[in-house]
Amino acid sequence: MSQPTICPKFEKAITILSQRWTALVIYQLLQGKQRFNELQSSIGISGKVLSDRLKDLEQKGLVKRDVIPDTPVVIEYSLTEKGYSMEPILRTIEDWSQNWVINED
Amino acid sequence: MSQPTICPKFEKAITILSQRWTALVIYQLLQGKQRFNELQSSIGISGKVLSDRLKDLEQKGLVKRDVIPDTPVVIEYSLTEKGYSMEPILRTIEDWSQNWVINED
DNA sequence: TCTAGTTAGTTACTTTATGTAACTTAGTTT
DNA sequence: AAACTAAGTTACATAAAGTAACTAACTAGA
Repeated sequence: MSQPTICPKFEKAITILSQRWTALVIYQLLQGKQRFNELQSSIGISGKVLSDRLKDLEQKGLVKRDVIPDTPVVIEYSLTEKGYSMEPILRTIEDWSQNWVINED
Repeated sequence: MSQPTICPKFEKAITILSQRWTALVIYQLLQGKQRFNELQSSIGISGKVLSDRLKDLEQKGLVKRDVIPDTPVVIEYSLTEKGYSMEPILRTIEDWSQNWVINED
């Protein structure tokens, strides 16, 4: 007696998005390439978790890590095409938040 | 030197959605009202966490809990208007997953 | 040159969140 | 009475996040 199980592709998408910080990292990168410390301070995430997330997103093909051989070396993170393809999701969340989230500061 | 901080309403929306299981619970309830055990078995979540999530979503005004005084009592969970207002988000994720998630079973 | 500062992380340790499985309460079927 | 179902709860184990200090390689300042 199993209910029609949820689509595995959908579940996978949800798994990505419901990992803490992931959506915010992608959202920040929609603004363009950024460096580790920029992400860290704009999102307010610890170095450890940011490092984990970036590795994870890179491995999933959503984020690209570029080493720019300046001196000193600069490391830039940016979205891949797949990463950018999530923009509509983030925009829909943005819209929803404007209409339904109450400010309570 | 703080980057233009992320909109608090958006962050709040992300906080809701990036809590593990929350999006799946809402997604299931888009199909209509359901009982505790139905949700549990269709989502594959433990009773403890489902119970936590439902309380949380109720408190946030996304889910409604109705006690139907049959004998024995039946408890039905359903989305509020605010809950249903998240449908576009879930549909956008659904679309994305169909186009970008690879099946690897 | 010695000191302090920056970038991009990593490590060790603590706290919080989730998972597992057994238990409960009330009513129900056999 | 014995076993079952619904809707949870409890206690305990494991995993994920947070915190803060540390590192390596370079740089700017006194």
